[in-house]
Amino acid sequence: MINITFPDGNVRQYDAGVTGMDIAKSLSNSLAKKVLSVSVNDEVWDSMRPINEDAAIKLFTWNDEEGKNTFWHSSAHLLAEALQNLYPGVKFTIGPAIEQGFYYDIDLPEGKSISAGDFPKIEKKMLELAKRKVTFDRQDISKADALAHYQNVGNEYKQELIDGLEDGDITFYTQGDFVDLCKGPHLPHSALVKSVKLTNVAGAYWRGDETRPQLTRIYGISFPKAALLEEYNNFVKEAKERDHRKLGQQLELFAFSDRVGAGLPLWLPKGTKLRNILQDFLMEEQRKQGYQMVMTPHLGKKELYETSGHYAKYGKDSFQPINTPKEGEEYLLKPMNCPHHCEIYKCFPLSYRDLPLRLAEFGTVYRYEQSGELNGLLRVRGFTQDDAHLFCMPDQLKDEFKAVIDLVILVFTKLGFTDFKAQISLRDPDNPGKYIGSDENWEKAERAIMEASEEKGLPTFIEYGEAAFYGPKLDFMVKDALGRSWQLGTIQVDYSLPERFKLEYIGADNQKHRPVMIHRAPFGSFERFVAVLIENCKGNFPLWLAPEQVKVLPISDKFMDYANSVKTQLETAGYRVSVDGRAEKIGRKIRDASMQKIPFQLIVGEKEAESQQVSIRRHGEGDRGSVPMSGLLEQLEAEMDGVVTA
RNA sequence: GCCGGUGUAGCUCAGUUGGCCAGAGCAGCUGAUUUGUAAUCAGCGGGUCGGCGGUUCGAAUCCGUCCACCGGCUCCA
Repeated sequence: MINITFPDGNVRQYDAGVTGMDIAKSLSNSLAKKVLSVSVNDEVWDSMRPINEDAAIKLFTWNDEEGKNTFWHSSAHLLAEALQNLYPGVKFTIGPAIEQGFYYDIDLPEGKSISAGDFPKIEKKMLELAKRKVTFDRQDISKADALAHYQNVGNEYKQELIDGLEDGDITFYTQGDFVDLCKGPHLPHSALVKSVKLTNVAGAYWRGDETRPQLTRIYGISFPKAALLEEYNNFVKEAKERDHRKLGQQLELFAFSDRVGAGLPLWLPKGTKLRNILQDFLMEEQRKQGYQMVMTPHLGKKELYETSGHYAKYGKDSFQPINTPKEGEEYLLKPMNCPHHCEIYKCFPLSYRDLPLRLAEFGTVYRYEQSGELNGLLRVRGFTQDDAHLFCMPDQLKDEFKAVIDLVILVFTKLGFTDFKAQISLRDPDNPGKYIGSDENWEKAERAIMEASEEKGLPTFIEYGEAAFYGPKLDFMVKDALGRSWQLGTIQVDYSLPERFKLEYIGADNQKHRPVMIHRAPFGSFERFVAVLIENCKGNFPLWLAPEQVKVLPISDKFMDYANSVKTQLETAGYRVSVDGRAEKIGRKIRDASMQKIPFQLIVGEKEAESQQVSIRRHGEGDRGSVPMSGLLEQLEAEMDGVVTA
């Protein structure tokens, strides 16, 4: 007999060799039907795998992340089996579960390709295979046998994977006729997979390395109930409606032009309004915290970037130098504002009494992004950062850093980004050549970030290899409508640039010292921030941000005078307001204002004009009834502090 | 940059296997309508079918190439 400990601390005895599924059945049959996998001492296992020793177990269903992972991983195997059927000669590589579904990377036989048009037949085959209700059988296999198997079938990818595994730690899984190198775990049987949708097909390099073969990656998602697929389809539809590219066009916020160039956004009047309001908001917060605004040009001499290290690092992959026609000097579009700000620092004879020096600029930078990378406002080639550089003494670093964390969180909270993730971006330990600066300085910088975050009680996670080339970062990540994570706010500690630019201040000891630098941008860039903001609020901006806050809709042109007087009163009170004076019916005016997502629509006709009232229609809510101007101003006032909601 | 897909009027989209002057709705313009909580009616204008080259008696449709966009990969100062 062995002791099985449950999550609630209860212990029960079972025969050795009992499976997770047996245990589930002993608790309840209805539970057993839902179990997808189990964890045994915190390791996720097949529910059909025998447990031979005392263990703590948890049962996972569709409601657990582990359960979903198991479900999707098994679905990936069904996808592979279907492809093996339909595309003889296909080579399999890896097929993991991901956040939303799964994928399988395959190498198709010469001359074959798969496109979305092939999905229906693959999906059909997968469901057919699932219905057989076969089990996923686990089998230990020696390294030699595993290699022999894949030499036999001629799959060099699996051989390479096996090369990296320990003998005695290798397992195959078999379902039906399909055998795959896999550490599991898998579902109790295939028929749990009730609906399948392949979502897209893409190229993916083997092992993520662009010098290696490009494989075909097929993405999919699957569900234990058909109704859940419906839900997923609705989510996808909803995401399309939130897409900032669609809303940006519909609400006339920004545009792109082939003639201007890819990745170079044009901000239309309404988008510019929105952006300027965001800028004013941040400028005011920064003023309160002792920042000073500066301005610098959009380009600088090549030597500037040689000093900063940018040129050596990115010069050849960037927009190429611009030459002066007579002197032949080389200038580069600026990829970052920091070199310019370092030069501003040097304009002053600074003492320790002057620090921290906080220089802020809404600086437009230009970076060459590969054509395939461009994406609406999320990834562009010219963008404006809400940049600032804080120059401080080493012992001021942590307090400054913490104040910036507060500022970023203030901004995010105000704009409704509540489910951001704070990522500590460190060096790639396998690729030290990517970075500048001494190990000692990197360690100091990394420690400063971790300590400041911890003292702020900020929950963080670490990503290696995501640091900037000159220093580690604390990045604030927010998801777009499709669930993709984007870096918005960022705070970076930098010991290198002050050294490279030989920045100094006079200390209390009358000696020269080197300052430390913090790079920070709470929004990151206006472009990306606005993109994510649009998707988060679906274009329904809070009143203080709405490019057009109020639209007055007269019932007919008899009431134009009154409508205009309402407009004037609101303008005097500082609101952005216009009148729809077209010879259209009121229903039409409401519709058009609603399509433009105007927060306050004021209907004025005979009744309102006589009683000096307005009939309020709040977008997203409906008719609020008639109130006098004072009542309207109260309602507007009450919403001006509101945060973004969707 | 790589893989796959897409590109027809300002917007959303039709255009069967290549074949009459390339269509619709919305938007726009003109006129009529003076309107009460999500589309008033009528008339009119608008497109080198993404660009260039080719195949063909004939190309929006087939082929090549370039550009842009979409989804990924790689990259990301």
